[in-house]
Amino acid sequence: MTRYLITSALPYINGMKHLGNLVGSMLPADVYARFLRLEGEEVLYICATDEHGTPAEIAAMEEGLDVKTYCDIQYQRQKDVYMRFGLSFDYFGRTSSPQNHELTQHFYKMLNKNGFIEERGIQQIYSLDDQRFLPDRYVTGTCPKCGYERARGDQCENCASLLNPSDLIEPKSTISGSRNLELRESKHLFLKLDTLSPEIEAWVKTNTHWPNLTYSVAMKWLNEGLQPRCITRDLSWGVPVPREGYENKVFYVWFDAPIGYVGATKEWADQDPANRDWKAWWYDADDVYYAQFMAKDNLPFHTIVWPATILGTREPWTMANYIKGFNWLTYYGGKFSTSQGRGVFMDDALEILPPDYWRYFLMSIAPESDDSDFTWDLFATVVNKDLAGTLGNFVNRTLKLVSSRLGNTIPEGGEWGEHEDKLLAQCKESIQEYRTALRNFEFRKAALALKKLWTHGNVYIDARAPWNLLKENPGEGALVLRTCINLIRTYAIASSPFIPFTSETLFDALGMTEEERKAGLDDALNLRALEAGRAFKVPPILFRRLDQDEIETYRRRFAGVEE
RNA sequence: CGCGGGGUGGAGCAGUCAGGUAGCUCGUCGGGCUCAUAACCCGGAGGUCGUAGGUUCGAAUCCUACCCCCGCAACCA
Repeated sequence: MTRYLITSALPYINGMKHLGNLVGSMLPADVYARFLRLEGEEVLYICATDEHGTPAEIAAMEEGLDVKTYCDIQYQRQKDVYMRFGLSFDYFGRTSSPQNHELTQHFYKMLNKNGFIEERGIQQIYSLDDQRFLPDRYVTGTCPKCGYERARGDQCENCASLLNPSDLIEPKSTISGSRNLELRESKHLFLKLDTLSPEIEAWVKTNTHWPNLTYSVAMKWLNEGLQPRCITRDLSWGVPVPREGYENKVFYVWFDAPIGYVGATKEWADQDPANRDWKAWWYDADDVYYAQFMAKDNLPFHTIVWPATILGTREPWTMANYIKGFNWLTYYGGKFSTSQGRGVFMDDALEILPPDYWRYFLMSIAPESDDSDFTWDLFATVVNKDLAGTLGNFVNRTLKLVSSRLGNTIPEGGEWGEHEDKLLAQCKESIQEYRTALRNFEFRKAALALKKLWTHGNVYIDARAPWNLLKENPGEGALVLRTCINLIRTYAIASSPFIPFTSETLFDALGMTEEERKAGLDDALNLRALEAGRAFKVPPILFRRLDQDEIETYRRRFAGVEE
């Protein structure tokens, strides 16, 4: 039977991630993983922090910590917020782990052995005062073309010219402000993407079923012609390069980051070696279907560079069967920005409202075909309408009605009839839509199908008006209410990939056992699963409404400051 | 002629691959219900599908040209 391996793009270690980072990789991967588990599939969902590189070193320095300590702290902080969002990783690892170091060196050795590595000299800016090489973007100066004073070494933001750091007039380090810079030449290793290009192209072309965005990005790179790509850096924080003359260098972060998917799986296995086999997922694993989730910036690495790395080893490592790429989530038309405090970050979000509000909202506007825009008005509309109005209200009106008229027990009486047949048929159709959408990685459609499923309850209860039936025909009223309570169970099961915490609340309210909670989507359609006589509780309001004043407060709070 | 994504009723989207006189959500207007979080349900109005040509019995869907918005351009998550 097919096993499902799922990975989401590795969040960089430095700093709290925002809602855009969440919706573009980890959240949809989580929904997908939870959905497949609900379908009874065997799933392994792996993620990790991407820890190497200059930004981490600099951030650590600014906080007066050594890099390792800095990363330890950031790792815990990130992991904590992901857990609170309900991201159900089977393992959340780190690219700085010994497992990843070992694997990265292995990949390099195989590539080298097979002739896909070449040595070249490159020139880099060295800052004497910082005592380090500076990546291009850490050098600023005056643009030679437009005179803009804060142009970066890779590009001028003002006139969009592409630059080299040596083009800048009066260049300085953004780290220390030092102008004491010089160009130094040193030897580095390059991965020969050009040689591997035909193989990569052949592989990409077997994947025409990928989303339009993913396939387009891959073909764009291939058509423009691949160049050898540098895989080493003059840094100390990273994976050491096992080669003579490279004692003071490490692999460049993008090289060891995707290997981190494998490394993290090995971390997972090493915690319980008797029962977990990392290699069964990654090596010679024909029965594994591997799905990757990421935002569009990562597509070139996952469609070109990482596959090239694998192909070059001549070993049977698991390659992606499906690559789901997302566009950007914008914030009022612009970018989320840490430095300007613009937009909502994951820790802020949880401070304001529980995770399910965000999970459902973000998936319902997932930037699948184009960039999506976050606005508080839209957020409030979706929360008030779908979560509070449709789902929350149905649960509340049903359970309160039964509780106040008949007590906290599922009522007995009445005969299943044509109304119930119709309701069941509608639910079946919506669940089928939901299932098909998720199997096809169409998250917006899935969210819409889920919402449709929630609507059937309100249509049914309105059509049947049990508040009247209880007076005119108590047995019939009991049937309707019993069916509505069962529908709540249906909702709890089916909605769990999107709103797992709410599902648990509903399971609790219905007094369901651990075993009963494991029901799958087909079983969820049994509207007679919970029988008369069972006790239930009326849970507190599931989702609260957001009013205009509150929205306005948030809008101001997260608007950011102009620099 | 740099590359890619997108242009469908007021807003956000589906439909475009396998052509057959346009669908969903929100908003809006009207009605219903009164169990429920001023929630819920039903109905109406509203679109020459970016522009101009072409193919076809017939095009949002195929072809050609052009316009507009967004992103990227290889040391940015």
